[in-house]
Amino acid sequence: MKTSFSYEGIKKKGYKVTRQREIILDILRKANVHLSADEIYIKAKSRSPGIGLTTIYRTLEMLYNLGYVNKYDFGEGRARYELNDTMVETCKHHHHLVCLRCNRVIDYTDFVPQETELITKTISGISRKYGFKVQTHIIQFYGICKECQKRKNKNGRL
Amino acid sequence: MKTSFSYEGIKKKGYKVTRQREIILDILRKANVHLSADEIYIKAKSRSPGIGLTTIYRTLEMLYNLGYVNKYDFGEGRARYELNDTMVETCKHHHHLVCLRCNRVIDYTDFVPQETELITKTISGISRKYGFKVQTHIIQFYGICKECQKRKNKNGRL
DNA sequence: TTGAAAATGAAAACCAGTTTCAGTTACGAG
DNA sequence: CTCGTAACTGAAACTGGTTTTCATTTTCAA
Repeated sequence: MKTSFSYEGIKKKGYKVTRQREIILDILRKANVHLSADEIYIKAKSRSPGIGLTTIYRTLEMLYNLGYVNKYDFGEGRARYELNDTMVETCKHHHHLVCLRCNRVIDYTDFVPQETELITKTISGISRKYGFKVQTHIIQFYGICKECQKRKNKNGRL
Repeated sequence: MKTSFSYEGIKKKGYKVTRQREIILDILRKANVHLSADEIYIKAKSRSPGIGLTTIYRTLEMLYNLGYVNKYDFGEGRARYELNDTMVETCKHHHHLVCLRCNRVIDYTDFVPQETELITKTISGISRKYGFKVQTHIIQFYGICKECQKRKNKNGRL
């Protein structure tokens, strides 16, 4: 099953499986939104009050380096994380629409069939031309969401 | 010419054209790499020693809000900026290859002809489905660059 | 069981970016 | 041209996310 798989992966790399890491991984597994380190901290704290924020950061970094979590910057001044699709089957590959005004993030999953093909082609082109070994990619669209378009902002700028 | 165009755009929005803003805009115009606020500060300081870091941040934010500069996060914990292609004709639309090991950023400009078409199609789909008005987009590929692939890292991790 | 390597938590440090505020500047109205 | 005011500026203090340090605890292979 998936659970033991991830732990095995962690062990195999020489990392130890600790109670804290199990909790953090479980929180990520159950989350269906992008969590910040602090949000994970709050959730983890309710299960294991002694846990430290430092551990959250260290674990997230480890998981990121292992390729088990994706790390995003949506322009809020802090990172957000989610389990990679290789870890959770419910988490389908997706991209993001980021609202420049309210910072809301919409997951975008409606790919035209061409996309996968084009990305695959691009990745192999990148490998050939630059010798660059692509692990992941992100595509983010920045703009103004539906709600913010209605709302006029006061100073007329932006 | 381009120069007066940008200044006019700034004036038109109710912002003032100051010596500091001219310097910062000029630095961005001459840069052919993505600069951090601090790097811009150093360069600006050599031309106008009195300039403050605060002003750099404020100007970059203004230019970003006006859509004159692009703001990127390459996972270093600080933002990097570059003039938008609408401002400088030499700065062609491009994407990035970010090396997860050495943080090097390679500009990627070799688009397959399909790409523009696909992106356009996707943007109109996003607009239709989510009512989201796309202003810009970024596509970034993360992986290991040629040089880092040769270099084996000590602990065998990563 | 055990010992060494790895992981932990608390506190302090770090650092990019923001806010505050008093003084300065741009620039359009007159 | 000059004047008034809204916009801008720089210094310093502050904020808040993330990292480092270090003494203690835990994991797990031998």
